[in-house]
Amino acid sequence: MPRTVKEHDVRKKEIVDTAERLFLEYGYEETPVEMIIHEVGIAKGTFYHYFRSKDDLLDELVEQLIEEVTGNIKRIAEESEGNAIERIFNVSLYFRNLGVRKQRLTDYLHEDRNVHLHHRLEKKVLPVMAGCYSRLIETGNEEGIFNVKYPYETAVGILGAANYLSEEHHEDLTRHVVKVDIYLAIIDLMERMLGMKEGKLIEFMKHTEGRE
Amino acid sequence: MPRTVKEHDVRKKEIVDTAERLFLEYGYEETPVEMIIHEVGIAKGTFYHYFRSKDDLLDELVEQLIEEVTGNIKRIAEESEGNAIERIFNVSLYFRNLGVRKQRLTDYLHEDRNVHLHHRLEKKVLPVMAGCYSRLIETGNEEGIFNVKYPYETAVGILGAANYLSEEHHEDLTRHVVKVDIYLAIIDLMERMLGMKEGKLIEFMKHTEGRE
Amino acid sequence: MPRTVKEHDVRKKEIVDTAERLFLEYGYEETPVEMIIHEVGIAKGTFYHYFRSKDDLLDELVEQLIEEVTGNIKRIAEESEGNAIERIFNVSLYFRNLGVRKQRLTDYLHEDRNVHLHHRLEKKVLPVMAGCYSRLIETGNEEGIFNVKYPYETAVGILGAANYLSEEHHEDLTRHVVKVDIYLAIIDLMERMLGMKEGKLIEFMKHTEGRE
Amino acid sequence: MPRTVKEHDVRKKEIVDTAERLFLEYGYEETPVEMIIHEVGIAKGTFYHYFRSKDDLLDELVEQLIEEVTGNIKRIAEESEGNAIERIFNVSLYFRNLGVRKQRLTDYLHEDRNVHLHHRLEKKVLPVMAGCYSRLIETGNEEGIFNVKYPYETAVGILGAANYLSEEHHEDLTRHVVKVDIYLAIIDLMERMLGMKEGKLIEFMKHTEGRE
DNA sequence: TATGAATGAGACTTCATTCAT
DNA sequence: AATGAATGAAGTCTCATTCAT
Repeated sequence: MPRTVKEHDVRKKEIVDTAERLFLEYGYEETPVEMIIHEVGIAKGTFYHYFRSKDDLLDELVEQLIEEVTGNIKRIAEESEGNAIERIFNVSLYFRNLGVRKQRLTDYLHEDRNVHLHHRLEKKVLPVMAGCYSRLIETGNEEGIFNVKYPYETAVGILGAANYLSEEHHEDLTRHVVKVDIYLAIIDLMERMLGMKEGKLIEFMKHTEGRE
Repeated sequence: MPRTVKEHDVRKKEIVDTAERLFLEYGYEETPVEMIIHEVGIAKGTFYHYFRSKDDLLDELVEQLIEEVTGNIKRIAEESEGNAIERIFNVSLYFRNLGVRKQRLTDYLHEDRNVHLHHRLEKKVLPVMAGCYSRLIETGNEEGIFNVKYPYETAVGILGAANYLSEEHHEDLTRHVVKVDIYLAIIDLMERMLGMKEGKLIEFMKHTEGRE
Repeated sequence: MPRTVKEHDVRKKEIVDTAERLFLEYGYEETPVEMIIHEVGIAKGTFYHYFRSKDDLLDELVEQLIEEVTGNIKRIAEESEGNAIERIFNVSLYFRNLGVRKQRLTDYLHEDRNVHLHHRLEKKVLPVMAGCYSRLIETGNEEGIFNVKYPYETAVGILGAANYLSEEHHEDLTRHVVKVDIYLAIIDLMERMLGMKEGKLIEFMKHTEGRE
Repeated sequence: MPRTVKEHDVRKKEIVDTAERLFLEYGYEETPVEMIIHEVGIAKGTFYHYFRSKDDLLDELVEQLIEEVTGNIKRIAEESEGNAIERIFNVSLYFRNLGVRKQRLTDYLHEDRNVHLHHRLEKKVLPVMAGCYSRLIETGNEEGIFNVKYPYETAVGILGAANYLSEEHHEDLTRHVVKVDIYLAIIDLMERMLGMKEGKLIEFMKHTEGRE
């Protein structure tokens, strides 16, 4: 009954943050609005003052994650040192290590209960990632290290190949089967798609391996 | 109130088929069990005789689709004539043209409301497709037309690249933006991933273009 | 957003009047505060400057109606010409013809949605009416036209009998059933309660009939 | 989460009974549906399976009370021994002593928070009571103890007079003011309305006084 | 097997009221 | 005084699932 009044954005962020935590812990469908508001300490009506629906909250959450992530991606792509290879590597590295609650975001998203989040996030992040990769590929073309005909499409292709391989990877882990080191495979495929000389990328990777 | 008794499998198929139609039209979440049973003309309880849950029905539906699809895929991969390229092409073609209710299944699956179906289907079909592609790649390697280091991973990579590009394509279509012909891009990328000589695949495709 | 400042009582009356109109049209419960303020053209907060609660507004409204009505009742009871019968008749007449929005207030109050208003109004008006009647009855006793043992109680009894008969009347009208002319019945009962000679009151009424 | 299945009418009565208890304790408006279901031990959805709305529940409750009460009233009116006076007396007595939770129902209903219940109950019980009284009055007319011109209207009038006097009485009690013994007044008024000889009814009452 | 009313979970809506500006 | 976004209370609806018959 005691009323706590907070600034719009503060309270909103509070709700979104709590939802993020709970969605990742229990999954979107398995997290009742009831649970969120209880955790935040607000009433039903308050929730629906800020969000049209539970689904709308997911949108906002995705939006917030996107904002946070895409900003970094772009910055890394544009500001990090080195040639195109190095920059793509840095972006990938950032993305792969992106974590929530001590676990990699990408691992989280591959869990079945997070389809909703995964799907929406992917839909929004993909164009940004693809844009970055595309520009870097063009740079690489100019630098003479890459030889790519369709930069944007190749960017999308690389992301698709890498993601599917990661997903397969997750499946394998779930089934406790591990085949080839998928990172080697991804590198091999990138090399091919980027039109690099064979072994060039692997060589580069070995240099930076320690940094991870 | 009149009670219709049917053979178990007949009735089950009837439910699954109706569900398929409704899920694709309205989406999984937006199709109440109520709607399905009303359409089929059975009672609530009857539904739960056949399926443990609505989710279970989705599983069965996916299973049924899988059975139908993977059988064909394997057959096409193994029995169709020609070299590895031709066979991969045939499999892809079959998959791409797979339709429901006068529309391509793949188009359907990319609609937002079908995340559930998409996710589960992909998870099950991918290994089968990848297996086929993988074997064909090995054949191609042996035939000397391909030069692939990690056949299975490359198979997954090709599927990922192709799917992401299709999805991007769908998004573009939704936004009424059309860029490069993605089919050309996909072919270019496959050529590279399969380690073929540049232009070799495109050349081949042109020959068979009319058949589609 | 433009801010209109008005004198306290003017604004207050404006709100009460609007509320009266809306309460009678939609009923107390079915009239959101939102509706009232929208109609008046003020903000939520402003409403709560003038009234502690929606319920408080109802009180004020009742108070205002009471003030308006009881003043007239007392005046008619005390100042109107003629003997006790005539005066009671005049008071009743005034009350019965009291109208809101072209309809009799008493008719309005008998509608289901106006329980709140009815109840509170009755509770406040009854003592005033009973007081008037009671004094008039005593006068009549002195004048020798009435012969009443418990003036105040008889006053209340007359009001009760008359009201219940009117309510029954309303119900009958709703069900499109009309039985005996209730006015004749009310007059008969008053005659008895007031200890008049049979037919005396009816006779009197006939004289003044035209005035109504 | 454990499910308790009960027969429709059993469960329904359970809800209505609980509601009756709570409504009378806290008042209709001050009893949330939440409270009712918590007390009964059922879920929201279950409640709305049985009742279209909280208001609908009130209707059912009234219906149930009516059924219970009107049956008795009619029986007493028709089966109890003695002449018309005695019977009317018995009905009144039954009604006046009708209790809920150790308190007289009529006292309960006069509490402000029970307007809803009061209003609806009165609306439904009145016709029944009036019907009984009306028939008894006709009997009394025939027996020569009464001399009533409009039996039904007089019945309604008696009920109105008696109720208003009781209400006034309640108000007085609340304000700790006690005036004339209202029972004497009511008897006096009934005597007059029923066209009895003065003092006849009081005399009769004195005989039966002890029985109460 | 078939039925559908009964049940529980939870999304969503409406609305009175408060409070920082 | 005036404003209206913010808040909490509570009503209602939709839907998956269970169970007695």
